[in-house]
Amino acid sequence: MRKLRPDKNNLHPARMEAALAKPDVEDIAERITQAVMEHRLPPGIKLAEERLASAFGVSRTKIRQALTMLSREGLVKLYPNRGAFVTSPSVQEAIDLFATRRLIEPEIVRNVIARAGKSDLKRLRAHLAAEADARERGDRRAIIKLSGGFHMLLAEVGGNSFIEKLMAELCPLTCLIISLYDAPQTPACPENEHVQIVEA
Amino acid sequence: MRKLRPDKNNLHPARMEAALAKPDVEDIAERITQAVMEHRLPPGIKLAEERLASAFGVSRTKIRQALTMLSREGLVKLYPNRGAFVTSPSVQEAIDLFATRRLIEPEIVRNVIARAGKSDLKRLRAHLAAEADARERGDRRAIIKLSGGFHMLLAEVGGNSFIEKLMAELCPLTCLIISLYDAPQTPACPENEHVQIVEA
DNA sequence: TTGAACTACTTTGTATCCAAAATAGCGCAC
DNA sequence: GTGCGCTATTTTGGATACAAAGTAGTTCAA
Repeated sequence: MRKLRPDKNNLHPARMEAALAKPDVEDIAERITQAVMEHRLPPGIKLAEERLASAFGVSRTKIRQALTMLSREGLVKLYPNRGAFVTSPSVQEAIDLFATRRLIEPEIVRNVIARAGKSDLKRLRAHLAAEADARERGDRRAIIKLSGGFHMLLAEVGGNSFIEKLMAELCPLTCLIISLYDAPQTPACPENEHVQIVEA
Repeated sequence: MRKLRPDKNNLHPARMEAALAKPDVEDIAERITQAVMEHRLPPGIKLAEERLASAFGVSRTKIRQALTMLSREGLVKLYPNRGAFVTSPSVQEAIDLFATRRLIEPEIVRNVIARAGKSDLKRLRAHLAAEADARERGDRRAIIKLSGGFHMLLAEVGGNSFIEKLMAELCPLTCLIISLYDAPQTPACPENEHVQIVEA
């Protein structure tokens, strides 16, 4: 099987800079998503193309592609001739989102219990350790990132690619909803560790 | 509230032609999706940009946007420097897809039962009538379109926008899987009518 | 002071252009 | 005849340029 795209994940650090100099469309979408999850881009903010283009050091062409992708995911909304804005979920959307998560997360956990091998459990535990550590240090940004990451990791171990993809869309939106309707810091789910003890 | 985008759905027929002359990106993505669902674009086929551009009468720019959208939805796969291809789902993906549908469709039905009003039921029944009619006439293309459309309609009436969006992605993929692994004409779900009798 | 209208500027939408990669076609050796 | 390697052509990737739409800023009138 041919290697279809160069893998940027395991590059020598010295090469990293060059890789970051030419981020591809997915990288850009990913970084915007991260920024939203870390509340650096609040709901409703405008994402001007030129601004992003110079920020990422690319032309508007790639930015537009990234925004098109993100709009299809629902993280940004495109208004013709007016530009792209970070989605500002309505109350109804918040309700729908949590209903959807209530539907799929138990399924994920069921799948994890059924499928998880030793290495999976190891990864989960490692993640929880990192999360506890971040909580200890009070590193707010790391906490947010790791908390979302835990759900994503569960979805990955669950093994259903569609559910995983859905979770990848719902997680950032959850962050937006929290910042909109639930300003005080919510300790999303501290008791998930139990789940693992169950399976272990 | 300002009107943000011209609504092409209720145009005078005489204007329709002009509207079709300049299809926007969503239209293009929609039409490609339809073509996949009607098995006019088989799994694995290459979607050359220039070819689509001349077919739709637009430049490659819009086609590329449409393709990036569809790739994010999972209906097409993009291989760098090689182009876009209609997704050819693996066996694992087929399994995942049906597992996901088994998870969300009962939820949809529950929501429909809980929420459906009179006008919703009317629409559902009208749809079933159209479907029965197409089956009567043996209009294969109409059957496929209406069959998928019924599930979409259910999802819409169900009222959860995320589940609706997910169904909009899973439906075309289901068509691909059927054409790949299940060649003989499968009468997907003839007994759904019962569902409605239940609620009525 | 407020509001409407006009103008200047900014930003988006789309096509076109050029470079880089991949594919196909051909010739040559074995 | 088959397979390898080279060149020519096609196709994609990405930036640029220009037109169209929107936004803001200013002036003038009520």
